[in-house]
Amino acid sequence: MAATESASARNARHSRDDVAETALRILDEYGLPDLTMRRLAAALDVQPSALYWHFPNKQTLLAELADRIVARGRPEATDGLDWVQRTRDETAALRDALLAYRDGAEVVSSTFALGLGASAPLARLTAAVESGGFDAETSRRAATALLHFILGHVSHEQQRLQYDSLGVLADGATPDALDSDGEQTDSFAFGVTLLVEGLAHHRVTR
Amino acid sequence: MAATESASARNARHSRDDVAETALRILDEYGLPDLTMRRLAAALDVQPSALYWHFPNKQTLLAELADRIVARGRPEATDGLDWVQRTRDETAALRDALLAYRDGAEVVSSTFALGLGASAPLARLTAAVESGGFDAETSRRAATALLHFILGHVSHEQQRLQYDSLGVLADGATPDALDSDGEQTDSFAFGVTLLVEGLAHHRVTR
DNA sequence: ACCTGAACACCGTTCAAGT
DNA sequence: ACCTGAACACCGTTCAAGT
Repeated sequence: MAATESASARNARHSRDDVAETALRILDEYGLPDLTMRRLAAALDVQPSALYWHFPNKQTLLAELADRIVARGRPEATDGLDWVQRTRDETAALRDALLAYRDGAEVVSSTFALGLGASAPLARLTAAVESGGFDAETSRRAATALLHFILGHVSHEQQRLQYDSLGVLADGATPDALDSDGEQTDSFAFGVTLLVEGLAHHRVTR
Repeated sequence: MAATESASARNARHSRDDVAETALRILDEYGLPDLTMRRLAAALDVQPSALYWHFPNKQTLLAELADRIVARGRPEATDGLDWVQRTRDETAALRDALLAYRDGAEVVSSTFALGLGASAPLARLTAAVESGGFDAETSRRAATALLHFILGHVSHEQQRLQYDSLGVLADGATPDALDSDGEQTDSFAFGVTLLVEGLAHHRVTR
């Protein structure tokens, strides 16, 4: 609870890295709506204006956070695997990375939509698909489809986590009793399967 | 340019419908970031507090806008078509509906994530898939995957439109020269194809 | 190299009171 | 039934100046 202040330096002079790490902590503890420049400044014992020496604006800060969130989304081993397994591993690793920070998917998808940060996951997914022998254009499109599905699914998932914990879930948000954590994972895997099998079939019929 | 004021009533007394329609006009003309409660009130020649008689908060207003945007997303004829064509038609109609309003995809996806509005497109997509003989759970999951892809793709597309018109496109946002309008449509169709073919193949192997 | 102080131009929301 | 007036508690960003 008091971690936000106690873990940060008491008397100014911060690096760009300090600022980003503190922002990530606020994001994870309080969520994206509470990650304001003023609140971040307070956590660093600094005036809001000081942040603008490190980052030109909030959007750039968020892009940096997106890059950091996504940086840990790498599968353990990729060599020796066929393209299907490689692609599955990449999607699972990315999902885990997004889930590791509160509102992680929203941060990444908002900066991805602007073409700012988070280009790493698209590159990794594209490479995984391309390893199956698909041409560059097809691979990029398939990777984009995978990425949109992942971001949409995990955003949805994290919003529900938040609203569940607040006890303010809207009517019909959880239509049946099957929506446990396991069901979420299966639902995620199912979407990935559709895209991957669609891609495999796409090659066969062409 | 002067349309925002001239088209709205000059002397107060508005209905909930007036408020929503004026909000849609501001959204379409100036975009989501400029759709503020204060600005909406000004366009209606009313104090900001007056809006809270019609809607309990901004989130509810946005959910109403999402429902209206999505309401026009219905294909011309659905009967006599096989499930593949029906599903394709639904996705195309939804895409068109989202593109009809500036930032339409963002409005819909933000309220969809909260489980608030925009349940109609999920229902329509689920029905289209279900017409192929898939069980309810499979259909709902496939429809969710389609919806995530559509919302992600169109959000991306609309952000680019906005940044293009501002001339502030980030480096690498348009990797090659192929990103014309036609390429966007093809890229959209490709993603839908992957999901639909994946679904068809999923039944065959089970 | 990094921060302060002070300001500018905004936000969403509440609530008593008016007609 | 629908709106005003006034306030509360905030925002992101700029910029001259300090050390």
